[in-house]
Amino acid sequence: MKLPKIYEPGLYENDIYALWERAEAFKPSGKGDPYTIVMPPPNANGNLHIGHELTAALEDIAARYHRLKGDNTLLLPGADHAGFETQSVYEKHLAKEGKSRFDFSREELYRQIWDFVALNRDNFEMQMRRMGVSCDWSRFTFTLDDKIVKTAYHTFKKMWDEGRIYRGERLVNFCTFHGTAFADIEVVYKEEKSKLWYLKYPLTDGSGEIIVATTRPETMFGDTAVAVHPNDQTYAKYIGKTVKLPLTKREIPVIADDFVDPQFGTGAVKITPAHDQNDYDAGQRHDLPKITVIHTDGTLNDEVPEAYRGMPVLEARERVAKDLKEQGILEKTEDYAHNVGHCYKCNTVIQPLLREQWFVDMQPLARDAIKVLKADKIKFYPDAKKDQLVTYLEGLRDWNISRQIAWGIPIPAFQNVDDPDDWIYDERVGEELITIGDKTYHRDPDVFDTWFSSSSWPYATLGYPDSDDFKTFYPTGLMETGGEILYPWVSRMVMLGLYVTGDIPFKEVYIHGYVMAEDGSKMSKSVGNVVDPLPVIEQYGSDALRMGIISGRSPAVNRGYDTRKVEEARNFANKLWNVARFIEDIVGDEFSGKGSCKPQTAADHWMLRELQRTDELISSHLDEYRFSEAYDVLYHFVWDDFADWYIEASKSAPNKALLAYALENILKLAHPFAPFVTETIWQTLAWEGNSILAKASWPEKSRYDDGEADIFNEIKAIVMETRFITTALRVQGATLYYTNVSFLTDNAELITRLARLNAVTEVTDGTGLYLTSTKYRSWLDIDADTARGYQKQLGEKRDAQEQVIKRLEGRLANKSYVDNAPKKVVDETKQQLEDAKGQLEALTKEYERFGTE
RNA sequence: GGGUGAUUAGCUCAGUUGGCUAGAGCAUCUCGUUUACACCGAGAGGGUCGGGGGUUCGAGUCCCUCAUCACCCACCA
Repeated sequence: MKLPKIYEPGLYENDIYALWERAEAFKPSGKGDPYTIVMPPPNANGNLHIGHELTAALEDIAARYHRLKGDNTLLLPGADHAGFETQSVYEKHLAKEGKSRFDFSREELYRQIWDFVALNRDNFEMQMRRMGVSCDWSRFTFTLDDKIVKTAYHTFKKMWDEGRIYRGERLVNFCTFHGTAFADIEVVYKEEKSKLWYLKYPLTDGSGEIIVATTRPETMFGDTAVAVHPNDQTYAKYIGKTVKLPLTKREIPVIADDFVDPQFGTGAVKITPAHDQNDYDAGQRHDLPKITVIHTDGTLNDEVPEAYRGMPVLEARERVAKDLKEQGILEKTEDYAHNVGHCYKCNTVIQPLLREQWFVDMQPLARDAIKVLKADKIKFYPDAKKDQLVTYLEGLRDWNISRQIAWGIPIPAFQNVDDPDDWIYDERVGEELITIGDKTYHRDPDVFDTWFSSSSWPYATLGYPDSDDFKTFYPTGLMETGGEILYPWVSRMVMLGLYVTGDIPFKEVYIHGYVMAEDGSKMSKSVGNVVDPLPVIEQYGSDALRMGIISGRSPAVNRGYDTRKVEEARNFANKLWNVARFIEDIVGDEFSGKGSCKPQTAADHWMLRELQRTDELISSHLDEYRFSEAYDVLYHFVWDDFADWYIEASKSAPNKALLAYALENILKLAHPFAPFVTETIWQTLAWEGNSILAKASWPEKSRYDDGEADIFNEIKAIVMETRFITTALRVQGATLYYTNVSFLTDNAELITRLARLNAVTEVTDGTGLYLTSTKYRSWLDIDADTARGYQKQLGEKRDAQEQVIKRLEGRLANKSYVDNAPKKVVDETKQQLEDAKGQLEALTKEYERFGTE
């Protein structure tokens, strides 16, 4: 079969993927050691972006590599319902039609979002295929699938029974726009310019006043104390007294608490337990009442004087300040910049509000997780992420797992309609009311935080607890993910994995960096600098995008998307294509098999040695997830060693069987990095019949003779020096003379061709320009006048060589170096010195032959 | 305020536990249509590895310090 000159990926990729699927190439083989990657499920609500390409590429390279190595490899795909994320996307969609979530019941909204997501799922699966992901589609899991919900319920029940879960009124981060609470980690703090208001709170007994500084005057209606530092002399006399709250005349105590900073503001602070975390904590310590004054929609409620009711927070703030000023309560205002929490999705200011929510007691879970992390049970790439995770776990607070949205897994808890403290666990979440005996229970309308259910992902997808998959593939091998979900997800998978299964969920964690825009800035839809992978795949090919995106990338380091890398990779795919074209042409269609694959020439031995070296390097890099380094090794072996030297050399003495052998092994080594083009080529190999590269096995060890391989390095040196000289002097068609070197006799034709010479001829005594890069005696027959033009280069080379010798001699003269450095290093230095001296001698002799300037 | 990472060629970045004359791709310059490939081949130029100090026989690599940048965590009213 004759291949076209240029590899056009678009002509083959879809057929190749279909071929793999038909052959069930991505199903675990059932043989070998298990190697599992449960893919982090992308959100099912939109298009995949270039970041998904990176993550898919890394996971797929690891999976294909392990599959070829003979491991029982499972790459398990999935999609995430992404609770709040998806609902807010859908709400934007509704807004375009002039609707909002309030137009529908929760059940109706859930159904609509389900359909909306279903539409996108086909799209998403198509994109994964275009990226060449070798996942087992038959095991595809959606985060709302039964087995995931069941596992979430199982976990919730277990925690419930063991008292790891409690329902409590706590301050939660509440978005008044979205109407839901968030975890701490979902709140984004931004610096905002504001004011500090100084308010006079008069003592009830008329003995004076205390001035408090606040950024939120509107919350004063919820104040239940004024706090000062216990050692602050200014206020010592007021502690235990009460002040009268302006506007409402409510009396509140003056308390002492050492969380107050005497240096800040006036050293006195108003305490609003229902609307500030620090105040809440202080309130707990002093047993203060908690008065909520802000409604979940962000307006003031009926706890405040009538004039302010229904007013949005910001408006109320201005109004309160104005009224206080008029009444002479406002001492002064100062400009002030501070950090304010915002909704990460809509940027609304987060209100700390008191809500009844389900909380998970994190202390014991975190403690167990820290234990396994510190014992290095899970290997992290890069390693530093492990310590960061430990630090995070050490400061972990209890986890609010309730969300007030429709799109999610309903919490299987019901409340006795007659007894608010009577909660029961029940999975009949399809019903709003259930009766048990003579009691009626009302379903908790909330759903789980997405991370609660997705933290069971590694074992829930495998069918915990009884399935064969779970028994075979758990704990999984690699968890490959981005740094942004190290805390919310990776940490929780470790904790819940340990808690539920008693074992770690994965043995290795690889954290990738982000793909930034080409200018290094963050990609974002609103800026419009997001790179869509599909057009890139259309233009350059899936392999090119894959290799281009992993090339030069280190774990956990953000780097810009670089078209040049993709072009480079496209060219590399084309190089592979043309290597195959050449070899298939030489080998011919009638070639029947590897047959007697014996190295004949020095080049053959050398190539096999490089191939073997490449195999070992790629393996050791990929074993440690150094994707970029592995790709780099492959690239340079194929291009520099194999194509530029071996193929060129083989034109003098083609070894058909060996060329076929080399091509086959190159395709195997390259397959994880360029699955499409390598499989496309494989399918054209007449001698391979109907086999499939994706199901093949990693190369066997190559055998070669070191001495023969060394000879080819000698040939290379002679060729390179000859090229350098003839280019510098612009001479063509020179002859290489040599005396009594058998390998030059054997390879005369080869050297003639590679170095563009007229001939390589044995003589008894040479004339012309003596070659200095080899210890074998050889000359280029360049006439003395022309050769003189080379004197300058010779001089430079001589000077450089003298420097090298000086440095090496200095090193060896240093007694502590010889004594302390490893013997291997010292021996190397000695050998280098010897070589350098030999070269210097030749250079000097040659240089002086031209006389002094 | 605390933490992490980065700073290496014109650009984007490698450089695995300290050990050859610090590398790659792209860009630049000079040649070249040699029947696998111009998405090509041959050759060349280009870096005192952010500044300073230290440890060591030896530092791009380890330590201290300064500078600049990025990100993460906490959030004092």
